Amino acid sequence: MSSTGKLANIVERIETRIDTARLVSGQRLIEADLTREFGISRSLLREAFRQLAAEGAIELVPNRGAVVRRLSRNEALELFEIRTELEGMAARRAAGRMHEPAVRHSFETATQCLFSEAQTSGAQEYIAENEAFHRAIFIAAGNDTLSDLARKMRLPLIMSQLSGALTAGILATSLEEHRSITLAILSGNAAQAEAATREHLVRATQFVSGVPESLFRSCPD
Amino acid sequence: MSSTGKLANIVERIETRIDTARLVSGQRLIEADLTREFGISRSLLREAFRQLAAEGAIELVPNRGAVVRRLSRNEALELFEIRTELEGMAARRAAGRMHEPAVRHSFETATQCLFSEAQTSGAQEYIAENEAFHRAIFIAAGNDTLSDLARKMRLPLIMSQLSGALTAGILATSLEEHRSITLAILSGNAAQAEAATREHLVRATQFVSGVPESLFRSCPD
DNA sequence: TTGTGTTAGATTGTCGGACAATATTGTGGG
DNA sequence: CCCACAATATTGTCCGACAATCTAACACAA
Repeated sequence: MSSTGKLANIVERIETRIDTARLVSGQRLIEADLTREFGISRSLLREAFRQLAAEGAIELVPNRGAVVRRLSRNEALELFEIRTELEGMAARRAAGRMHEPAVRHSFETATQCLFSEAQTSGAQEYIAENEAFHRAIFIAAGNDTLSDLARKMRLPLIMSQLSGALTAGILATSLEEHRSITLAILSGNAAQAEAATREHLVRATQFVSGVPESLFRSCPD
Repeated sequence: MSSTGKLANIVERIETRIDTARLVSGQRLIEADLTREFGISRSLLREAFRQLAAEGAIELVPNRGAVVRRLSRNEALELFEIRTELEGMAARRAAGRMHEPAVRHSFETATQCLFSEAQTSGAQEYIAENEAFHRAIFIAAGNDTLSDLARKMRLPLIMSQLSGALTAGILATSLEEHRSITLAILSGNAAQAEAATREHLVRATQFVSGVPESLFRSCPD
């Protein structure tokens, strides 16, 4: 657990609501409501808002307060292009660390559900598993700063925003790619792991290109 | 100019002081001093602190307030490894955009001082020029999200923290590498631009490895 | 002298209320 | 139905308060 302070707690709670789509993209966060609900002061909530905004979870519009972040198509594409690099790097490094038992073990544990019988049912469940999978790669890469950076890219947020365009076929393809990546990493083949990961991300980028305009925010003000 | 609010202004002013080493790594920021100096309330200052912390400029230690961020060696190395990827990507993309007149022109303008007679004198001046150069690459890459990310890596901050280990030789080598990168980008040779940039970053990483322990923070708490 | 416990002061964490500025909503007239 | 305008809701910023915690000075014993 990071900071044990009250504020960190609030930040986490709001973050969780966003990542689990209990708060959806574009939704407005009214100070009065949240202070009442959490039983905290406006000062504290506003500090939490600042932090959440700097971390990319919400957006602060002058004189209009906080809204759950909603990406434009261009922002989403930029984000996925960056992820392609960072996650390629992470997969490469992760593969190179699979000979360390502790690293290997925790990666195996985190990915074993990919090979279980249980089918992923809904979009919401997929989003959570997807996030867990990608996080596992970053953790296995052993660069904490990188993990932090990846977290700030808000994968669950954007997937939730685009969830209306997720089809069963896409989920199946994604799952298959996750398996390939996992096998490449576990085999210790860094080049293959990086290549598979980049392919996966390129496909995700193409997916974003095809999502109907209505799911995005119009102007990136 | 981004947000026109009062808070954004305060954030910028503190940021500038850090980037120009008027506030140095590890230095403590006392709320009472800054509220008096800026003529603002504690609420506002504390919101600014939150944002600066989330952006990596300062660190908030529970019950001890804000200090200008001071990296451990490991954090610095992690940061440079990430930069190697992101800046390689940026250089590649920048090279691919040099045929667009506007992009080319602004990149040429930003880099022309690299080829002027004027020698960089002190470390402080080098740090500023170094930041400007690297930012120019990210801007030329045409991915705003990426530029933002790069900014949050706080190059001036870390260079300032390590400035005690900068020698004339290092500055000269760096300048030479900057020139090579610039030429590769201007030539539109993406592969070469990326390679040269990665080499430059790898050398920077090696530099970090050799810096005496005293310039780093001990435990990354 | 040096180490140590204590106490006073400095600083932060959080709260509550206040008020102007701005945004949103509701209402009546055209 | 659309527009102007008043009423309300919400945010931006300030102030002062208080307990919790940290820091520094100081006295005292070894």
